[in-house]
Amino acid sequence: MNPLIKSLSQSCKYLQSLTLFKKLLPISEPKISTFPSILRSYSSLHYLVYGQANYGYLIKYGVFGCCVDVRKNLLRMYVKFGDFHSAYKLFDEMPTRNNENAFDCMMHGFGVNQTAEDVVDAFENMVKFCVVPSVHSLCHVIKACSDLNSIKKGCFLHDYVKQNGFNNHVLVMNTMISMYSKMGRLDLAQQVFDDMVHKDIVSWNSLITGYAQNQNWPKVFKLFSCLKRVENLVPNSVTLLALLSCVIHAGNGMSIHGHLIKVGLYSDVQLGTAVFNMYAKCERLDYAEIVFEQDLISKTLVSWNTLIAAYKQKGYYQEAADVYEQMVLELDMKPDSFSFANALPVYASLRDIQRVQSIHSMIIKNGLDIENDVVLSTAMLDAYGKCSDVKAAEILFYCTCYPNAATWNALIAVYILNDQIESGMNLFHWMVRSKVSVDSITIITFFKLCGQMGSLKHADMFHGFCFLKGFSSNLIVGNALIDMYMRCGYTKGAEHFFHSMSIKNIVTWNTMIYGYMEVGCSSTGLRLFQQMQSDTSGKLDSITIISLLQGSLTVSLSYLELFHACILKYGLALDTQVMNSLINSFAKIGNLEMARKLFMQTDFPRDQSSWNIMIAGYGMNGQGRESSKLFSQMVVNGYAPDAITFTSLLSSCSHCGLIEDGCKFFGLMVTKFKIQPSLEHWTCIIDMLGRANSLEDAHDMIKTGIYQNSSGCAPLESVAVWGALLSACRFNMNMEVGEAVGKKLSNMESGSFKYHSLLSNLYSSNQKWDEATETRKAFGNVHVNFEFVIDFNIRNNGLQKQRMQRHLVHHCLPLVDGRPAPATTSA
DNA sequence: GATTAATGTG
Repeated sequence: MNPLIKSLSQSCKYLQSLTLFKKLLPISEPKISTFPSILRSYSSLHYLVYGQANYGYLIKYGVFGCCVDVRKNLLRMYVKFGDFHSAYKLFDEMPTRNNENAFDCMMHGFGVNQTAEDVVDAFENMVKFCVVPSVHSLCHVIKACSDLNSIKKGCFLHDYVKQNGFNNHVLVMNTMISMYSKMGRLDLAQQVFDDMVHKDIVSWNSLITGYAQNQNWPKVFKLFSCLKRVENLVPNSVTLLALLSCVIHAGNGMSIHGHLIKVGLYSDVQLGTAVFNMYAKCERLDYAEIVFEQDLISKTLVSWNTLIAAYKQKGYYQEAADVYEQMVLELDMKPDSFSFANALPVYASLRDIQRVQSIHSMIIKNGLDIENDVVLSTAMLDAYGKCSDVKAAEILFYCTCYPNAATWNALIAVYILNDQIESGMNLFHWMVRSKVSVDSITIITFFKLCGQMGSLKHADMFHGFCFLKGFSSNLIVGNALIDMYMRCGYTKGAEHFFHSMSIKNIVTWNTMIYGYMEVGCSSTGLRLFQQMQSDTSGKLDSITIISLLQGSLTVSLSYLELFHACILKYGLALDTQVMNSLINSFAKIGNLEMARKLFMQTDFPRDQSSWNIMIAGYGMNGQGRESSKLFSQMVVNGYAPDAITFTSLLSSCSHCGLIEDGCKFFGLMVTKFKIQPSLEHWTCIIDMLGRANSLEDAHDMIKTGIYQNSSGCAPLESVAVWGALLSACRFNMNMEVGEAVGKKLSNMESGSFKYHSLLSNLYSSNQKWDEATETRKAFGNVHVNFEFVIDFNIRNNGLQKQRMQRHLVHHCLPLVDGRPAPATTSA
């Protein structure tokens, strides 16, 4: 039984080991060697009373003098419970304590699982006992104090050190410098350093590292040059490590790299990792890779973690994921919280929920305390949120013991991403009420929230708040502000802020251009693009081009040719997203020949969207048969069609009147490819049936859809679906059904603007002028192109919802002083 | 005495 008790305790099954022990007691006397395990179990389960009972046993068996392990475990237990009297009593009874004084013994009594708080508490108790610690123990306490980040306790320790004559001990004072540095109190650290009579290299390193960690780089270099002049002291690996962390330009880093090789320090793994990290941070991933693969002969966990972080930061998510998997599987390295916090955003960006879940279970298996590790829980929360598991993200938020601004920001962002605007707003208000310190990222996140809502009232209010808090000079905040105003349709506000910005980057310009294109001001967008070219001496990137192409509905062929030339000039022809946009644009303006030519180019890295875009392109140009052919070709080429493929196909069939093909594809989608029909699919099929003069079938389809969807998530009882039916009524001039559907729509949602316009047109087509005027009047001033744009958007996948909202804001609300008037005047 | 981590703009 004895070995079993021992092994149960070793595998952390404390309760089982104690139960077994209690069973053993009446039967036979326990072996002495079992006691350490028993004590460990008691201690872990906080059973002090039982522990004391065993203390009696220990005396009975006279094992104190001969079993060091038993004594240590018992002492550890007492210290853990803060029972210093018992601890001292036990200490007094110890026959062999020659080399250890009481304090050290108590300090050693702490097992690895003790917290910094326990150490400092124990120290304070020791002081009450007037026991003088050894230098070694004192340093142990100072370190614990810096972990606690309590300046009050730190100063208390400092006073103690001074009063008890430790201020001439280099070791103690060095630890003191390090403690103050970690607390960010470089003033106090510098004071300790200045007061020291004898300094060694560690004293210098502690201060230099402190300044480096607090990013006071001029001070680091100044101290370094002073150090070089001190006799008998030579900078060592720690000094150079601090120096490397300050390097911003690869050129400077390279000279340190060279120096390390010269003095023979380069074989140090930590330094090697730091050199590699330096190159990665200085935008020289190519050098970093060489250092990692060729120079770092023995790679540590930190080296691997750093490589993952480097790839992640540069947006090479697949590479980062590959490295992570290589690290976990091939090298049998045990990933730590850093590895997980690095890997999680990678899988979040790849939207790989299975990996995210498996990391979560690994975190639990490895016994990492996620609830107390804010960074880890925030990363976990964000990853679940990005993979659309909002519930899991919420649970993580509520389980985090000390959420910080990042945790709050992350959950608000999750709500935004998953279209839960109201929850985002509520959480933001709660955050402010909870007095969590708001940072620049909170502001950016909130701007995004306002942009999604299109609420100028909130936007304006928060602009003021942001200004007051002093965040408005932050470039990223400014960019987010422009984007928000653009999304609220307030182009004047965006322009005003744009011109007031002293520093702009490519994102600033892109945001303005994108904004103009989105609200349909393509000529202003194009003008700004020309200005951008002259102001930034020809800077542009893939997003610039994609933004410009967004508005290609009203952009002429000559502009598309210009953009194509830009793409070739800036080497963007191999960028799949850029090329997809260009193909889409050529298709939209009816130049199928060019679209096809680009699509067929041999070196073009086609992806799933490329096929989808081309299928839709044929459809919108009336070549439904070609769409079907391309679909078969796509399958032959090994692509599994997705939901968007079928949206493209169905809208193509609808547009070309290929009702049988449409029904065939709809069936294929559900049965063969197991794709649950989305709102878009239903809208397409209803539109298709309606246009083919089967209004009854279309109506039935809506009912079928509602029935089939009753357990699903998409609300089919939606304006889009009824809108499709209304659109079909207009197409068929069916006044009777159209009027009924129009009435239904008018009771449904405040945002159903476009359908009132359809109804109005239906009245006009049937020469019912009075009704037409009434309908139009009731819903405001509809822009001439508006209906056309919306109609177009319905039959083109993807962007509809947001774009429609923006068009609503921009074109349909009457303007007062250049801003949209409150919604009440139009509804 | 020391290297690595989370949230955010187009």
